[in-house]
Amino acid sequence: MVQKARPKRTSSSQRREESLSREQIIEASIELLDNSGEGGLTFRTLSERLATGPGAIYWHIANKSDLLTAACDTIIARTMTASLASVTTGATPQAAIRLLALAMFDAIDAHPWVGSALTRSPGQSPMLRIVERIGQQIRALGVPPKKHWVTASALLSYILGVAGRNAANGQLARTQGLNRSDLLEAVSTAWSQLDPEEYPFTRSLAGQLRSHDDRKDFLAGIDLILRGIGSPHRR
Amino acid sequence: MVQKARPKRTSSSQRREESLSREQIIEASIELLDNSGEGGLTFRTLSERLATGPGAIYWHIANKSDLLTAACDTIIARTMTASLASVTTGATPQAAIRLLALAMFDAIDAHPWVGSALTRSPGQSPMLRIVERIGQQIRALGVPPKKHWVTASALLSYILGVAGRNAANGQLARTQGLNRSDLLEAVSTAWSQLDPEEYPFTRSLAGQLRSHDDRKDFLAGIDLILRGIGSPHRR
DNA sequence: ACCTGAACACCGTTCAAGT
DNA sequence: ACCTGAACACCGTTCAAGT
Repeated sequence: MVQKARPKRTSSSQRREESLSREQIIEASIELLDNSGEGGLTFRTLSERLATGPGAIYWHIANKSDLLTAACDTIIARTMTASLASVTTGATPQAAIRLLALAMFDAIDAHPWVGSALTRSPGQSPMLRIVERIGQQIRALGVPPKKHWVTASALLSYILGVAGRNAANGQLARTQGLNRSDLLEAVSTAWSQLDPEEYPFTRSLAGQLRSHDDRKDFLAGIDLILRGIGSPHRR
Repeated sequence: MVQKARPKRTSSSQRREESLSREQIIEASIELLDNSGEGGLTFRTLSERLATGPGAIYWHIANKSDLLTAACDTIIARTMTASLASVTTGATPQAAIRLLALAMFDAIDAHPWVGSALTRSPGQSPMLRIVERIGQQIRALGVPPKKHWVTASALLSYILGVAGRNAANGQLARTQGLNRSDLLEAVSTAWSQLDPEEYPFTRSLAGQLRSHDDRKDFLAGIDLILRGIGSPHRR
């Protein structure tokens, strides 16, 4: 159980001098989400943290879904600008895409809730930021304009898929009180004990699962897609 | 608002003759999820549908997450056997993977909640079924054993990514009371009105977004990955 | 062994009333 | 204009009591 640290006001029961801001609310939400997962963000815990009532929050944000997208957008915006800075001039589009993808991976690794938040707000600002950045590199790759959307969409889906899986793994580990390698170990032994008749392949994968590196595998997938983009289409 | 059809017992307030079964519960859950989305599955609505009390359900299933995974597993199991039957003998592994992927796409299209349920139960039975089937084809493709996991993982992530996105789109459309093409139209016009300085690429994509075909694009992504698998690795 | 349904401890959200 | 906090309509889950 987590101790609830009641926020202490410096003085008495005065009214707050500076009014609550949307940014303040979002920042507090991110903190809550990072520290205690998706279940940790509640209008009650949040308002407690902000030393106000639940109703006050509704003056600044529409509802919980809005709050989640806003928090997600803040993280994505930061990630995009950071990854923009990391691309040196003269880098190939492939390299830029790899860096962008890695930045996304690391961001979601640090804030697992972003994974599911992204999926739950299609066509919203966070997604737009990512599409735009991916798209610019796809154009730079020389993909014919007619294929821009399909290509961007494929990369996006893959990234979101990994994001979602990572978020789920993280939450599973948290639920069971395990760290990443303990969880991997547990799943791996479970796989190695599967029925050889029914799950021959999955069984044989247990070893690779145990020792794999999520980040490396993620990048390998990106490379697979990049190679696919570069290869001639034969039917 | 949906009319709640109170289930009518044939006679009086007798005790139910045949006891509730796990399968019955799961089947009713699937129906509820299909008809009214993820929010439609509630222990109260479910027990009403089954003409029993909320507590009764807990005798057969552990909790809501268990129920959701079980419902998801039922759909995936059916999808896997159906797709197995659709692969003609002598088909290439590529063709088999395409068929498998399409079967998954259609299943998730018909049951959007499966998209998020899949993501939320990592390492569980539904995922295992998919991994196994993908894996067997990857082996047939002649991918070197050391790369089995990375390759299967990439395909899986992509499929789950699309699944999640589709589920989200479906739910968004449902929330706003729009059909698919109206939603597409709305998002597309929103994109075409984006700031050209900030979102040049996304803006240019509006047209393609409006007329695109989710299923085709999904398959194009699969083909991209398949081509990547078949291409030599150059660094 | 299985079911009943009230009760518990939560949620997100609203809204009259305050300043 | 912004905040307060009680109240509403829900949840998932538990559990004594029944059959």
